[in-house]
Amino acid sequence: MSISQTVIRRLPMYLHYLKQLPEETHNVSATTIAAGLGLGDVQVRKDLALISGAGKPKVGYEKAELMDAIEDCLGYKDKKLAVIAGAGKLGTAFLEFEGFNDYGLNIAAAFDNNLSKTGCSNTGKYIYPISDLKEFCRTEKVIIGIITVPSSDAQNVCDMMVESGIKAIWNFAPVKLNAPESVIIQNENLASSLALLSNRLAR
Amino acid sequence: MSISQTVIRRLPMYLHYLKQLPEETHNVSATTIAAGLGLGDVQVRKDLALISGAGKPKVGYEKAELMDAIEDCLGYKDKKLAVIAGAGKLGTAFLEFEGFNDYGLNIAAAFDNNLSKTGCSNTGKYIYPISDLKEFCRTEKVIIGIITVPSSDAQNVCDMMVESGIKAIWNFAPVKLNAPESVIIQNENLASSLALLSNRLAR
DNA sequence: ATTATATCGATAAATATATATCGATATATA
DNA sequence: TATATATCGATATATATTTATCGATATAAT
Repeated sequence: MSISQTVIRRLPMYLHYLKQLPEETHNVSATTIAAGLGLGDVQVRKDLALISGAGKPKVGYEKAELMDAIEDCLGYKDKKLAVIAGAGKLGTAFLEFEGFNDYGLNIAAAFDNNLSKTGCSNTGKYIYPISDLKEFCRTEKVIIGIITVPSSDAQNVCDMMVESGIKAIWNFAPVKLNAPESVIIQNENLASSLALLSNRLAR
Repeated sequence: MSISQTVIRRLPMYLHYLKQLPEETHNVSATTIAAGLGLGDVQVRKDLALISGAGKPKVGYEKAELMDAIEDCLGYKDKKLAVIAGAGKLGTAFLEFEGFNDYGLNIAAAFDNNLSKTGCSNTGKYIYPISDLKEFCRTEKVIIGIITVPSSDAQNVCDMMVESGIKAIWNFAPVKLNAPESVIIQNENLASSLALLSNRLAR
C-alpha cells in the first residue's frame, strides 16, 4: 500500500525540522517534532511509522535514520535533471535558487521565447531560446519540466516537454494541462493558497 | 457552518475557469466545469451548492451569478493592502505581478534589509529599507504581509508585522512562525508540492 | 403531447484523515 | 531495586472528504 498524499506533503516538513536541529542531537521524539511544527503527536508518530523503523519509548527516533528514510521515500537521493520554461521573475527565481539540490533537483537551464532574455544568469546558469528546448531535453535526458510561462503558452510548452521525453511537469500556470497518463503533472496553485488567506480574513 | 478548506481551495479554480469562458456563455453546468478542470461532477455541484443559488436541470448555473458568489465568498471584492518583506527574486516577482488585483490584493510596496535593493522597481512600485516597514504599515493601514525573506529572518519580520497591526501573513519561508492567535498565518510550502512530484516519480 | 436526455439536489455509502485512548516499555530518579 | 515518567505502537473513535445513486425537472427532439 502506498503512502497517502497528505503524509507525503508533511514529510519535507519533518525533514526540514530534523535538519535544523543541532548536530549533536541524536534522538528526537514524535512529541518534540509535533510541538516544533504545530502538529499532533499521534499524527507524527503514525506518519513516521509508515516510512521508518521503530522508535524507542522515552527516547524517540534516531534522527539520522529518520532523515535517511524520508529522503529515500521522497526520492531526494537520486539526482534528477530539470529545466524551466519561462524565464520571467518566477522562472529566474527558481533558476538561481540553490536549495533545489537538497531535493534532488538539478536545474540544468531555463528557456524563454523572448530572445532578449537568453544568455547567462548571475549564478552561471543559462537561458536558451525556447526553440532549443526539445533538443536539449532529449540529449541531456532531462526528466522534469517546470512551467512558469503565462497561461496562454502553458499547453504549448507542455506539449514540447512531453515530446522531449520529460516524465514529470511542475506546473505554475493556472491551467489544466493535457498530457498522456504516463506523464506526471503536479499543479502548483498560488491562487488556492491566497484564497484561503483571503477567506479567513473575510470572516 | 463555515466552508471547508478543501472547498475554498477549489473556488479559485472554478472562478478562473468561468473567467476564461467566452463572454457570450451565460450558463454552465457542473458537468462541464468538472470536465474542464478534471474533477468529479458531484463534487463541483456540492461545492457550488455551498455558495451559490440553485442551478437548473439541463441548463446549469448562471455564469455571472456564480462568479459573483465566488468572489464574494473569497473576499476578492474588498480591496486589501499588502506589503512584501524580502525583495529577492520571489519578492520582486510578486511585487511586479499585476494579477493580484484580481484577488483583491493591492501590493503597496516591498521592504528589504539590503539597502542596495531599495528604490523604484520596473513597474513603479517602491522597495524601502526594512526599517521603514512598521511605520509604513501603520500609517497606510496595511493588513496583509507577504514574507519572502530567508528562513533565518522570517520570525523577525513576522514580529515586526504583528507589531504593525497586520492581520494576516502569507509566509513563503519554510519555518513555523510564532504569532498571536488573532493573526492569520498562511504557510506556502513549495517543498511539499515538490515532494509529491518527486515521490510519484520515484515509483 | 409524449418521450428522451442532461442536469439538478439530496441522500447514502465509501474512503481518507485526524484525534483520542491505553497498555507496554526504556530510561531516569528515588 | 522500586517507582515515576516520557514515549512508543496499536486500536478505536471521530471527523472530513469524496464518490455513487436516484428521483425530480427543465429543455429539446420526436
